[in-house]
Amino acid sequence: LALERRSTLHAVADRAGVSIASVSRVLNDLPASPETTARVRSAVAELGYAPHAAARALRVGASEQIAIAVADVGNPVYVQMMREVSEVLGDTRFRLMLSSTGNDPAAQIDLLENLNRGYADGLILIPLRVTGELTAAISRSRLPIVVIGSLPDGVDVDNVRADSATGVGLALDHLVETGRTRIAFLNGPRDTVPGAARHSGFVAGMKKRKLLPARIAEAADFTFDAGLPAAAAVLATGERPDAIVCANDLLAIATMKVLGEHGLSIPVDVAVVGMDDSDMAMVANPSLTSVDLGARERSRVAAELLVERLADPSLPARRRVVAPSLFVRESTR
Amino acid sequence: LALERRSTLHAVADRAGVSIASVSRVLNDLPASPETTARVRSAVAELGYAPHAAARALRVGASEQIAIAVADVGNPVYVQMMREVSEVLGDTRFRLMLSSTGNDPAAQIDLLENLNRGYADGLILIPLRVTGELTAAISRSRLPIVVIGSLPDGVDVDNVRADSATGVGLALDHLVETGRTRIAFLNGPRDTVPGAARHSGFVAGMKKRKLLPARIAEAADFTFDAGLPAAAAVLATGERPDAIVCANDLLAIATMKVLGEHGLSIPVDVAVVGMDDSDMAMVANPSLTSVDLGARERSRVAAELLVERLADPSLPARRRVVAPSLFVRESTR
DNA sequence: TTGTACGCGTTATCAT
DNA sequence: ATGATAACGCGTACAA
Repeated sequence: LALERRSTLHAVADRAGVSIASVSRVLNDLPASPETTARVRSAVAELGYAPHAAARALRVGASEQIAIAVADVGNPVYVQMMREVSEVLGDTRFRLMLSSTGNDPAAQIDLLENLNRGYADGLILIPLRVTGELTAAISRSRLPIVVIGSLPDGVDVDNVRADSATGVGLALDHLVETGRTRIAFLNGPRDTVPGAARHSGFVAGMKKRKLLPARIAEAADFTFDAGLPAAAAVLATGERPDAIVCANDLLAIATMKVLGEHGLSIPVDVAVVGMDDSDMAMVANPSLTSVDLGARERSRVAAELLVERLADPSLPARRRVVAPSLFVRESTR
Repeated sequence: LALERRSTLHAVADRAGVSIASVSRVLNDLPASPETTARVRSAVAELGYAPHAAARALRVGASEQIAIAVADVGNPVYVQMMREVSEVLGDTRFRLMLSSTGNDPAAQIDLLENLNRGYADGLILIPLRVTGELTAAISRSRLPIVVIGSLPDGVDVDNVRADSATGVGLALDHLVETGRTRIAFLNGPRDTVPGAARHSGFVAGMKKRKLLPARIAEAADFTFDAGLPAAAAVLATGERPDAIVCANDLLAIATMKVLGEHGLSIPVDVAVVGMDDSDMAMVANPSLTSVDLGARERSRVAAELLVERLADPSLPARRRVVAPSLFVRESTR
């Protein structure tokens, strides 16, 4: 437990018999004679010196940290996204800071205000609900933000979004091709970003294919627990659907559970499609056909956009749309 | 996109007509007259001032950040743990930095060296494999570390561990009570911290209960994909077990999948028990009986230990053992 | 090529 | 109670 102090530029300079400026230059790959370079390098190695992050941040005006704000650290799709971002940043000088804001929009705004403190150079924001106050806070922000998820027009910020309509369309085409006609939709809350997009995607997709929705239900949340009663509601009344499209994988797995309790077989009696293609889809039994709305790619692109902007702040605001794809598994075969 | 600069103490001081020292005092709740306090507070509000994190960190010698290093951001049990830590830290002045080190022990050591840079005040480390080099790096570290998971004796560091033996015992007692006698064990790699602990827990537990293990198999990894062939191996030869204890939930779910493919019914033909009690256990179909080895509590305790130590570095190294519990669900009923 | 010296924005010490 | 000022450790403009 020896509390030896960190070594500083001065210590290295003394040891190498040069000035701190020379040490700094060597470390930052600025011109220096081979002689000094060598002396400095060995002094650095002997002392185990590493520049102090705060001092460096203060001097260069950048923290070399990127913050990511997600609604729920527990949701598998956010987990995928964090993993992806963390991988992209691994190749850069940036470190990743995690801010779990919960569902609370106030907490997200709070976070935005706090970024003024300079502990991050940029933010990847994945809001569940987009309020006027949030977009206002985004516009007001001094530092670069990339928002993952749809935004109202006119918010001048880098943005990466999914194409839910096309994604739902992939699911519908697949279901129709495999002979399903009475297709129900189990959504999450419609006042959320994904809830709104997936709802309108479903409605438009059904209309385009001249199908009549068997039923549309809305779970209170994008969770397994909330999915159970909502799935039961889908089955409670009217003609039984022969397929149920669910707004995420957790809802789909809840649906499969409820179908099982009703003695219905998947996919023979009812086909089930999830969205997000999270780990749960592969792991489910039967394995779950799922629309991959590009969560991994969206987060990867978001991280790249942010790193680019930090290198060149003059870039105009960009918008990227990531194409969906469908992974067909046992639940619809 | 107005690039207005951050406001500083000086700006606030000018606006309030006082010195920067007074502003600092007001902000840090040091004695100041009501008059100055008021002037400063309103200036702060008008300018939207917030102290610069790096400057503060440089001056006070602390970053107010805590790093967490996990082997795989994707594993649901680590996700649980991050969520828990992030919640504990939410009530403190500390922010959370995420370092996904992968399985690579070298990367973890790298991380430890890099903490010298002062971008974190403490570390929560959850190593999958503990090598001599890792424990050496831990002992060498200048800043406080809390390790989650078992460690060799003599590493003088705060440590929170599970009680795998007791946990496995809970599962065995439950299986025996419900009439199972031919109990197999599907482990992950035995050269990992959890793999070693769970193996010896199983062997000791079986012996104590005078049971003969039906079979012990070892998956190449704690993942669903690695679980599939390993579960098949358990069923391939010898008398069929009537219960399979799995070293985590992902392996258990893989086992259930394979059992289904063999036309075996759960729990009638074979009972299945998982470990970690992750979200997947509730969500599985049939829902999975799982040994909760206290992942949530371990991470909560770890975060609290670290915060305590940062408040009082003179504390002796502490060791906490978190008690397991069993959640009985459909897979063994 | 190298060294000296300043400033980044805070907090804390010391006078007043 | 308040203000001037010194440090924290680094990067760099400037001088040599």
